[in-house]
Amino acid sequence: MEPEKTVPHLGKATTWNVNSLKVRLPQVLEWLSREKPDVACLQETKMPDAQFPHQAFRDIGYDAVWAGQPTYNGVAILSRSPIEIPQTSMDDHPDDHKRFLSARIGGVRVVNVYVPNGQDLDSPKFSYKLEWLERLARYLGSIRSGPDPVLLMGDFNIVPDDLDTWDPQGSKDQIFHSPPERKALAAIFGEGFSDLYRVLYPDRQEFSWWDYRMGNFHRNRGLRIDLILSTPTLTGACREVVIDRQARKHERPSDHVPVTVVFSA
DNA sequence: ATGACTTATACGATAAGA
Repeated sequence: MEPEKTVPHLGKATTWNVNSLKVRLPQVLEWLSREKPDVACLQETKMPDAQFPHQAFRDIGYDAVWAGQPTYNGVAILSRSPIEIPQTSMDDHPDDHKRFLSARIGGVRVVNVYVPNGQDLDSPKFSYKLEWLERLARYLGSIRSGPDPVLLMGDFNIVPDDLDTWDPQGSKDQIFHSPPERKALAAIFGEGFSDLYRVLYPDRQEFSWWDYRMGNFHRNRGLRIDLILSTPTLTGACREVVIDRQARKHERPSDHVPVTVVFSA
């Protein structure tokens, strides 16, 4: 008789680029206490590891793993249930930028990414972005054959489709919208991952980021770049994806809002 | 309009974000 398979389960998982965890900590604590996701992936913590506020998260029922650095980047995974087998790198190449963190939680391989911005198509940072995405696709291909379903979430800094930008004409072939970036995202879809928001809502337009300048939030001039992807088992169990626009109305908000997926029991 | 806002670093101005 075969051993009974552990049923993977995550009820609710959130991704949020907080744009400085130091500044945003009170908002993050308040949001987590209210919404109670089982897992939360944070990006742009912008703090060295020694300053990570582990105890503040413990106090509200979350354990954490983190990979930070001063000033830039930085990622963390928070969880209400035990965090197993954390990985701070997607391959053997050392990475100066802390943009990747993964852990096994509830029988699911959770992957948190802060994809490089890229700046402009002719910038060296753009080449770095594409190379980083190629490495990510290879990593995803390698874990896809493993036993655990994969939940991939984070700030992708790519607009998947024209429906996901406020200005499809003006942004054509520009950074975040360019064919090479969309091709890199397509390679991840090619590894069996689905964009859960788009699977559930094929025609809906909501944004997860708005520029601080020009009253862009008030005018709803934004982008959907904070994505939740998963392999087929989890995709089939996905019931709802919520982009919490309200969080952008807070005093001193992040320019990104939390995006949450709810899975069926 | 190479802007506009916010952050870190450091205490003024610059780099970076998206």
